[in-house]
Amino acid sequence: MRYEGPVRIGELSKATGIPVPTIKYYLREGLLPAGERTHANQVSYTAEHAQRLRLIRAMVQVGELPIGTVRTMLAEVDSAERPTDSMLGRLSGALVASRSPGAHADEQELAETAALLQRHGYTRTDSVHVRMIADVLAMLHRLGRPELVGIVDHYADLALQIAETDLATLTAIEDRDNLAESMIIGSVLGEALFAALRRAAHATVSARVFPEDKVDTSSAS
Amino acid sequence: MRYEGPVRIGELSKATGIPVPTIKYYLREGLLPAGERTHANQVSYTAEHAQRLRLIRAMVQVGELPIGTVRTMLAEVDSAERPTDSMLGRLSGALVASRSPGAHADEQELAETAALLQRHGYTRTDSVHVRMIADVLAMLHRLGRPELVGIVDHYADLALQIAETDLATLTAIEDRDNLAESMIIGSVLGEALFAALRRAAHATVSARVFPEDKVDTSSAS
DNA sequence: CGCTATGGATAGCTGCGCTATCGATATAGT
DNA sequence: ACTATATCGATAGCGCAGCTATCCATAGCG
Repeated sequence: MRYEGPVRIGELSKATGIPVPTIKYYLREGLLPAGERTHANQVSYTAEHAQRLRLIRAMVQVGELPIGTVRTMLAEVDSAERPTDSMLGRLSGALVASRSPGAHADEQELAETAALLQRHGYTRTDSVHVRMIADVLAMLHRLGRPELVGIVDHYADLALQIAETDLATLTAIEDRDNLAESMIIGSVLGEALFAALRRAAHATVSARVFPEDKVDTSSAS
Repeated sequence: MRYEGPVRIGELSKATGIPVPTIKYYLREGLLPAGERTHANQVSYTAEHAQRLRLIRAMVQVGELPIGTVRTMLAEVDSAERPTDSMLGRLSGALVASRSPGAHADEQELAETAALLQRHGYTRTDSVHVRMIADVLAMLHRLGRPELVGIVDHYADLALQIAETDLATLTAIEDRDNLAESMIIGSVLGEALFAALRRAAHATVSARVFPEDKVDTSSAS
């Protein structure tokens, strides 16, 4: 194979499909670590930079995360030499922080939500997550749909199963170095993946439940 | 009970906490139907307008949907006289449309995804949903994590269970008039609710899976 | 030696979700 | 009745986020 000189920003751009100005922007924002400077005015990047760029794009485009959240999560995996329990906790905490609250549950609703989660086997009833869940439940009440709150019981059990699956997949990964990155990918893409599957499942199940409807194979673009 | 005059925009604002200019904006954007005009220059609103406003806020703040998607979904429930299977399909189609693709799966990946879904019991392998799922899987490959693709099998089964729960809850609702609205609420808030539960579950399960500070790093490079 | 690409800095642009202002009415309070 | 406040509808503007474009001195490349 031919010798390749230092990888510069243009090749990074070609390899990832991301425009050069955008890569510069990510560098400025601290999402992409600076490359190794070969001369006073030249920098060379590595394959890891390309990988990091793909990860950023996945988080931004699929996960729809704001830049600040992406930075927080990436800083997390960069700072820790070794992925731990608390790291996954901090990652999902950053994820939750990127979602706007909307309705604010009061203290009682918060306590009830925490109790509900504990009943379902949740041990880490971290404030951020409980708050988010309680806020959604409070919103259901505000919308005059208290009967929909009941779904949380079934959801809670299924979410635990999902998490079991995710963790089993993560621990099966040999490459411990990239485990932290896999945590991000699993969290962010997994969320998008499950949401899409849930929507598809709604279509399938509702076709069974609403029999009066003749099936309209909507292949609308 | 005291007689109350026509409800005007100010009272709507007080009842919902939404600023008057924002309500005017939603009117302009066609999210909120126009009120009944009492005089050439006066309009009166109803309690349904307040409810609609709360729904809009839930979709925008909790669901983080763009205004255009909110309009599409609300137009759907307004146009149909009776909620049907295809209506839920169109609603979730609009939801999916609000998410950016990112990576584009090719034809083969699309077909494989459709086959996978059918294997799991999905009958309505609508193009939009399959496309979205295939795109996420393609992104996993691009990120060099093909082993994470395996989670889709378990996710697919659990998503069907979620959908069963959702539809059971929906069909248990007495009030058929507001069923369409409940579909939106269930779709949008349900998605946010489950995502939050999943993150909370990650914290709980990872506490079990990662023995406290005892991760073996002996083979770290 | 000229051409393109690069690095680094700074400024600008686009789209979205609101806000603010305005003038002509309408209603409310006294 | 009369003044103060609110409303309607239209139009313009603001603030933020995520890029994108421009500049210029320097580096590499043939």
